Amino acid sequence: MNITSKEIAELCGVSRGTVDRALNNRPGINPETKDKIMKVAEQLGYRPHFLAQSLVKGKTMSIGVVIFDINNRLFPQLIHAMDTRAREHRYFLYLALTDKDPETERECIRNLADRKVDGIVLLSVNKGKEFEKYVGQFNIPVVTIGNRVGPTIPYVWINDRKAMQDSVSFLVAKGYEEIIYVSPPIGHKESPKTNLYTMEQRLLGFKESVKRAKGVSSTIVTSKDYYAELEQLIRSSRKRKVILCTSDIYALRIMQHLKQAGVSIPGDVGLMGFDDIDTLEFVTPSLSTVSFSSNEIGRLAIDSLIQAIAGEDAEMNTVIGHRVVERQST
Amino acid sequence: MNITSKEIAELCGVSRGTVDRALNNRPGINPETKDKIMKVAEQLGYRPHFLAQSLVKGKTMSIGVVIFDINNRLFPQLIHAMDTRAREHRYFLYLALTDKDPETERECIRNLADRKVDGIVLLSVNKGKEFEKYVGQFNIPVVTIGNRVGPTIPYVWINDRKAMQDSVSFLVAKGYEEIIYVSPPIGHKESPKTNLYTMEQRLLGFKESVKRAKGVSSTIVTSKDYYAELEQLIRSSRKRKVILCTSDIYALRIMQHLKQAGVSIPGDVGLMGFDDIDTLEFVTPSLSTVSFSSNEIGRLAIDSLIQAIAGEDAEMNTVIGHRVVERQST
DNA sequence: CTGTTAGCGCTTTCAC
DNA sequence: GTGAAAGCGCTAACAG
Repeated sequence: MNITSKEIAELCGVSRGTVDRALNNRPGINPETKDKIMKVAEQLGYRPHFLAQSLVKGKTMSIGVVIFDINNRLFPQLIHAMDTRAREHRYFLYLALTDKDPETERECIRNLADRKVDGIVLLSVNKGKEFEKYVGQFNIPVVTIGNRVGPTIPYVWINDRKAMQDSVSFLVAKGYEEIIYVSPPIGHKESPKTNLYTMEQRLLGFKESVKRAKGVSSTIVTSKDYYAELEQLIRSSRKRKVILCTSDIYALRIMQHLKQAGVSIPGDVGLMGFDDIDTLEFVTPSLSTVSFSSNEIGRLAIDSLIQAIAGEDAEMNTVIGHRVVERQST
Repeated sequence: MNITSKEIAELCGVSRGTVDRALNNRPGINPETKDKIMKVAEQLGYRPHFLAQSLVKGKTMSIGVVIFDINNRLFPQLIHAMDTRAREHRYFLYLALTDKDPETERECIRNLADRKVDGIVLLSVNKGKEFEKYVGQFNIPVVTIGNRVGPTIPYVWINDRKAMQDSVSFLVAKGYEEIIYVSPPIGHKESPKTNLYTMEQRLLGFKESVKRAKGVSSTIVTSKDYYAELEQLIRSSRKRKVILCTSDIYALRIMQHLKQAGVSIPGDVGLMGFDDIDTLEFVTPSLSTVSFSSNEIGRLAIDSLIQAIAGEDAEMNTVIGHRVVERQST
């Protein structure tokens, strides 16, 4: 249906080799011949057949993006950043959303490998040595974001642990005496095999800094049904209290709940989130949180991946900055 | 690097034709031969080379998704729905975000055509006969969502016009006497060539129903800087007023603004949005709006497209339901 | 400078 | 039932 290099060759009375030399301006061709070929190609609207090209070159100029969490508000920005960056390098993105299902995730990775993507950006629910090996078997460069998978796979993200430490420092400096840390279970199908790297790092950071902080007590709430527990905690003592959440989403839910219960924020209790999702623009009181650039993460992930694809060894650990943002809720 | 059907053939002492018959269970092969081939293939972890397959079959099992608006909150759900549905049919999605740039959009469509995607889902900023022709030239099935491009291209969406009429009816029934319709310009690079189909439809619906409604006055605000205009309008008369927005985002911005200005909602003025984005979960007072399922749109868009790919002629006009949702803000 | 040949990995047609 | 050969559209290596 479409015009081929063979047809151009025939029309110009030359061989396909020559046509190829013209089209891909390779050396060793008479300028006049080249001119003529180019003109004919132009006129006929010739476009090289991408698949044929990929097949012979062993490069598809495609990158697979495998992400488990669509609800995460980082998602749009992240995708946007990656897409833009990738296209700047003439790559296209294959998208695969795994809905937090480990099996789907593996399947997607395999399918992308079948499609010979040049590289994969992975935000995974799977973890462990065995999975690391699984990912490795395809001999395709992979870059992870969010959840680390293993030491052999490049990783781009913030330092969650440090970020949570900074949050605690901030709250302590504000004079809070008790910190209620809210970190509910996340996935639909939680299991010991679920990759919760970022959440673990944040928790780690919290525990460390709370231990160091003199005179600050803390409680960790992990139940799925955290409202009830919170209400009790809030009334339990006279200390100045703050609720610190591992994610803005929880903070917002809690905010709604407390408002309805007539609890004043930050008067009766402080509230702080994490991620600085753009929804925050619309809530009152405005929410203190930890901010970082998903744009930057997306861009750097693609950059690292392209580097790896080029055969250069990529940075194993790219850490981008974060900052505690003080707003009305604390 | 990877095992090929040729190698399997050699190992089994048969021809590639026979291997092919076994692998794709085509008829005309001795069960025993087949068994043996399958076992060897299994053992060696044989996976067919997708590109080679695509090249010869002329099908890539890929769908391009070209979307201009990443900020639109429908985006994640829409993408998610399409991705899921596509993968159910063994298709993968190529994603291309165009940032509302008409040139980028065209470029992306062309590139996807080069990559021989089997079909394209399009939410476009371009419009007009010429663009319709541009899209048509590639001989690739296309399904549009949101903005209609032309009568020759299938379209999946809600009936915006009717939805806006329903909104007005709802507000009139609630006793509002003046409706302030807020429909600011949208794109970065607005131009007469920008496709604003949905917005036009909504406006059309508004005008029609306001004309029909006796004793209801209306104002249409389209300036970029709508706050100032609104404040004046709100104080202008004694009538019961409501602000009707073409999108939840505007409604939320206005809500923030009015709150700060000490205007009570719905006491001093009613407020209504459109789209029912999930951010609404977190705002007080809760926002009345028009709701519809982006999931359904995504799923149906993919279904239509796959139908078109299969050569059946797809439904030109798939309309999904909407409903007015009454909440606290009116 | 240009043509020829071989090959990427798979499918398909036609003999045997 | 099975094998041989041709072809998808392109690139690359080697002659001439």
